[in-house]
Amino acid sequence: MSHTSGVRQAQKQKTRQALLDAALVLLEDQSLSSLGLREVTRAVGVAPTAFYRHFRSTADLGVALVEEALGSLHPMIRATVAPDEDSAERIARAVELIAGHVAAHPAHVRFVARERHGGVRPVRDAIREQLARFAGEVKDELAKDPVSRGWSEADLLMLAGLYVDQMLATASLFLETLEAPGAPEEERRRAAETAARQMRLISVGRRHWLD
Amino acid sequence: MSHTSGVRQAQKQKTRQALLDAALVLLEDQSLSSLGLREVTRAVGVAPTAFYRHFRSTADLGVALVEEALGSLHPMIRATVAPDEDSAERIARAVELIAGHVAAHPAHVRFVARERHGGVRPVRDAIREQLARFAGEVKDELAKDPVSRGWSEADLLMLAGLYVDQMLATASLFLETLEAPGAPEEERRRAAETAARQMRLISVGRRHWLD
DNA sequence: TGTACATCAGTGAACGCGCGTTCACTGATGTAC
DNA sequence: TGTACATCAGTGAACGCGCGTTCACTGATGTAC
Repeated sequence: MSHTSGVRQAQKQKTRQALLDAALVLLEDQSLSSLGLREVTRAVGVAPTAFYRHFRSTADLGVALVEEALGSLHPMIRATVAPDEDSAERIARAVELIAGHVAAHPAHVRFVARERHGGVRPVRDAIREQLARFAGEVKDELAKDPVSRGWSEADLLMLAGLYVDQMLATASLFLETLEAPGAPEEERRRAAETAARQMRLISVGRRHWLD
Repeated sequence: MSHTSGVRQAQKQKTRQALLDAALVLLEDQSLSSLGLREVTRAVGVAPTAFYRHFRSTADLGVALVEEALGSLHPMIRATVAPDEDSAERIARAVELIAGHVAAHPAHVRFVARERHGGVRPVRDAIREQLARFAGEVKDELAKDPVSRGWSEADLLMLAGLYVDQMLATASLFLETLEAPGAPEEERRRAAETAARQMRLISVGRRHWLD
């Protein structure tokens, strides 16, 4: 049996994480399909061949990045759409949560937005799978809400998909404000305002869906 | 003065178009940031150096592809959101129009979806500019509709942005059905159904926005 | 605790290959008279 | 219409460079007794 916490394992894990971190930085101004294995190892300071001890290819590394970027986000998503006394409050909270996440992890958000429709199939598939899980979880939360009384499964899933897309679009909008010219705080405020209005409109549509 | 219709100009135009067409094919399974100039010229059957007679770089070619993919779409967008007696009919028409466009120009749609958040700045900017124009035009059409009486400019633009994003998301959904496993016709039907429901929900939100 | 052997993360040299870009060129097309 | 010259889209050789992958290796860590 192999220990999972020996010095050797720890060091290996550290190098692996360094490769992921370096890749994420390099991916800020290029797509995964043009990321070179040698670029990544050079940035970390290890030999090119060390890469193969951790990943089969850059596509494989990309799949690991998807897990890193989205894997731990499920609790946050659930909280974002959980039923609330006050709908306006929930929307404000959701927008703030997204803004905070983008500010804290811009490179992860950019990676997901970029590779969702990117040129590397396994990575696209991994992102699609995670987003489908999000949609399923959002659907569960929506179903708990009294507002959803009488909704069909198909309608719940349709709305869940709309919410997930909208959250990603909002995250992507915040991302753009980070690299926009001019006053960033003003840009950010306007993005938050637009995002909140859009969610409000979807919310209104939801309340009157069965009219 | 230089003729614009001489044999020489016509031949040059033909080569340029061949480069654009070949690039679009190559971009079906990679991103622009990894597209090589030599790949493109090889596919066309001209010398690598011929590329420079038409484009400064592959990024430059990408900007030309954006114009080709979106430049002629403005009339279609306007028609899609133009006021209609029957809202259900307008939605069905819009979904069919999008489905038809994706079926007719899948590579162009994929290119835009992919490079909208891709690794090449000038191309991202060109796409953002085109989408902003779409949003402005959609806003104009929405403003004509009696349903929009009493709406602020900001709200109209917010809704226009939501529509543009939704159209792109729908196009992207149809695109996925083209490469999905299993019965493609069934997939397509379900995508159309989901897209129509989502547009319907936005439509409901719109009608009750000022309640 | 000490010893002998096994494991395996990271190394470094070597490979063949395709890349973007430069340069002087060619020869068909265009223009002036 | 014919001739002499200019233009310029496409050529082909050459360049230096970084790429992904292979291979046998080293030496620190882990394991058995």
